[in-house]
Amino acid sequence: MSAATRERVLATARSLDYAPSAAARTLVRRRSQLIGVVLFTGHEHPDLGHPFFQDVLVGLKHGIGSRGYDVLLFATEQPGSNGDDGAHSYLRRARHHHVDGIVLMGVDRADPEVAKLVEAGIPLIGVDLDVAGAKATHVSSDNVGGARRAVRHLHALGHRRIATIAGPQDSKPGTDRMVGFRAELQALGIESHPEYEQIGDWYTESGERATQALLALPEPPTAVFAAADLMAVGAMKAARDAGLDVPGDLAVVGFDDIQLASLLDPALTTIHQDKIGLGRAAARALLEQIENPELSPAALTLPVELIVRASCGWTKEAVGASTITRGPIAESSKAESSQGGEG
Amino acid sequence: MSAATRERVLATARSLDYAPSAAARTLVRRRSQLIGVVLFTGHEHPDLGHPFFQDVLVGLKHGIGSRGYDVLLFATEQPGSNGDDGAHSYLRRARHHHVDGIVLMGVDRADPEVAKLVEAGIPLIGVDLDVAGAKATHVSSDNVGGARRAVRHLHALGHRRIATIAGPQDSKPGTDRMVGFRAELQALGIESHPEYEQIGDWYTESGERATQALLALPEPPTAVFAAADLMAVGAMKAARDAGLDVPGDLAVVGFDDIQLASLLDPALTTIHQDKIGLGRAAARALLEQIENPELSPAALTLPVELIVRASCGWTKEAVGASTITRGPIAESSKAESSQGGEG
DNA sequence: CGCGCTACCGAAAACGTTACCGGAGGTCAA
DNA sequence: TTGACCTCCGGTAACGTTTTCGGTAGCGCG
Repeated sequence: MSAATRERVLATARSLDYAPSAAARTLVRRRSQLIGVVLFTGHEHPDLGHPFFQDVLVGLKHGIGSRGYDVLLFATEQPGSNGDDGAHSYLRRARHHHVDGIVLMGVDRADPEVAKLVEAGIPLIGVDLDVAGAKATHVSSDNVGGARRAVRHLHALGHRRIATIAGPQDSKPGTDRMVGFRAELQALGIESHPEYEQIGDWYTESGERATQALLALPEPPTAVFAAADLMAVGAMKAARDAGLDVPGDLAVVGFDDIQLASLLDPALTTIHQDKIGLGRAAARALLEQIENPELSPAALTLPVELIVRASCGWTKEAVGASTITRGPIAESSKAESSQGGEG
Repeated sequence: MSAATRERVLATARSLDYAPSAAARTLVRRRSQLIGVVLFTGHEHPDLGHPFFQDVLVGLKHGIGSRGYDVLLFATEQPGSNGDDGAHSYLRRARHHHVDGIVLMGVDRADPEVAKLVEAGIPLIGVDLDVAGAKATHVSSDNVGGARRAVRHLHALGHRRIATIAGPQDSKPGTDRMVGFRAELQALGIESHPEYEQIGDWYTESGERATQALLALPEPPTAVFAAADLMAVGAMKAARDAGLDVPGDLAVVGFDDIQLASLLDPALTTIHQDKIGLGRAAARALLEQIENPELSPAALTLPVELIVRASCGWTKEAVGASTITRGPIAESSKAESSQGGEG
C-alpha cells in the first residue's frame, strides 16, 4: 500500500471523526482495555472521601492511562439504599464489563468474593490490602517501618509514655502499623500498656474520641502516634479542647502526610508515604501481570519517611538524619525499596 | 413458563456465575450504560487532586451508580508526557467506549472539542463549567450569591478595606465569584480598588502569594475573600508568616467549605457549597437528558450558605441569621433553588 | 519456461447479545 | 364448528470489529 494512499485513508477517517467501537473490539479480542478500580467502602465513610485514596487514584489514573487503558470506577455501595443488589455488585459489574484487571483499595480485607476473582484468573492488585485466603500481588508503604520510625522519633524526644491511635485491626495498614508500634516500644525497652492502644477508623472524629479516652487515663501519655493524619488532627483537636498545648503537653505524630498536614497549626510531624507513587506502582504491577499472567504474586513495599514539623517539638538529636521540611513532599530516599517480582 | 422452571434457570445461571457481556449488549443496543466523567486538568495541577472535585465525584458516583450506570473516569493528560496523543484524547476515548453521557469538570471552559461533543448529540453536563459556544446543561453552586454573602459578612463586621483572591478568570466559578464580589461592594457603597483584586489558581500557594502582594500594598486590606478554601489557607499562612493575627489583623473568608476548613486554627469562616449534592444533581440531570434527549439545556443552581467560624472574628449583628457551626455541613436551607428544566 | 513458495489482499466467520419476525397454538366470537 | 386474532415461543439476523483462511499473483529458482 502506498504511503499516499495510506495518508488519504487516515485523513478521511479523521474527517469523519471515526472512532473504533470498543464494544465490538472487546467482543472479539476478549479484552477490554479497561481496568476496574474498586473502593471498598467501609463503615459509614465513602472511602473516595479519604485523602489517601484520592491521591492513590491520581497515581493510578496516570499509570493506567499512559498505557492505553481506561479506568472504570467502582465503589461498593451500601445495600438497600437504592436499586443496587448490595455490597458485591462491583464483582458482577467488573465481570460484566470484562475488565482486564482490578485494583482493590479500602478497608475490607476479608471479602470472600475477592478470592473468587483471583481464582477466576483476573489479574488483581491490592493497595494496602492483602487479599484474604488468596495470593495476589499487593503494594503497600512500609507500614511497620514507618510506625517504628515514628515511635523512635518520639522516644528520642524524651517521651516514654507513648500511646497509639491505631487503624481498624481488620485492615492491613491498621495491623501493620500496630505491629510496628509494639515492636519499636519493645526494642526500646518500654513496656506496653494495653490502655495506650486505642483503635480508630482512620477518620478525624475517631482520633478525637480516642485521645479523650487517653487523656482521661490516670497516667495519660505524653505522646501519641496516630496511624493516620486525619486521626492525628482529631488528637490535636481533643488536646486543644482539653486545654493542652501541642506539642508542649502532648506530642502528636501522624501517618500519611496528607496535604493538610503541613497546613495545620502546629504543622503535623508525620510519616510521609508516597501515595501517588503507590498508585503508579499498582498500575505498573497490574499491567505487568496482565501482559504476563504467569507472573507469581508479589508484595511491593514503598519506603516511607519521617517528616519533622512542629507537632512533636524539636531537638537536633531527635531529628537526626530526618528530613525537615514544611512542604508536603520531601525529595530524597527514592527507589530504595521494591522487594518482589518486578520486571 | 412456569415459576419453577424460571427459578431453576436462574439458579443455574447463578451457579455458573453467569454475567452478561456488556460489550455484546452495547454493540446491539447502541448504548453502553456508561457515563464518562472527564476532569480537565488545568495548569500543573491534576484536578483530581482538588478536594472540590473529589467530593463532587462522590456524589456523582452515587447518583450514577444507583441507576445502573457505571463511571468511566477520564482526565485530560498533559501531552507528550507519555504515549498519549495529548489533551483531547478523552474525546476519542469517550466516543470509543460509546458512553451514553458525559460529565465535565475542571477549569478549561473554552475547549472547542467540547462543542463538537454537544453537536454530536451526546448528552453532556458541566459542573461549575459552562460550555463555551454551545448550550449544554450545567449545574453550579450560587457562586455570585455566595461571594456577595461573604462580602456582606465582612462588611457587617466593620471591614471596609476588603480584597479578594479570585479564581482563574477563564473559569465560571472564577468569574462568577468575582462578579459577586464587585456587585456586593458596589451595593454597599464601597469603591473598588483594582489592586485589591488578586487572581489565584485555586490552590494554596497562589493564595499565599496573592496575600503577600496584598500585604505589601501601601494600604493593605483588613479583610480578604478567597474564592476557594485552599487559597484562604494560603492567605492565613501568609498572614501568619507576616506576623499578623487572623482574624485580629486580617479577616479571612473562604469558599467551598472543604473538610479541612473546620480543622484549621482558627477555623475557617467560609461559604459552604454542597459538593456532593452538586455531583448528585449532575448525575440526575444527565440521566434525565439521556432518557429524554429532547430536553432543552438548563442551568441548575444550588444554594450556598455562610458558615461562621473563627477566621473573621465574630459579632452577633454580623452573623445575623447565619448558621454557626463547627461541623463541615450545616443542615438547613435545602431545595430552595433549581431554576430551569427539571423533570 | 515451469513450478513452487511467499506475500498480500479480500472475504467470511465469530464474538454474545438483543430485537424482530414468523409460525404455531389457543381462545373467543360469530 | 370455523375463522380470525392474539399471544407466546423459537429462530435468525445484525451490531462492528478482528482474525483466519484461502486464493491469486508475482517473483525467484531450478
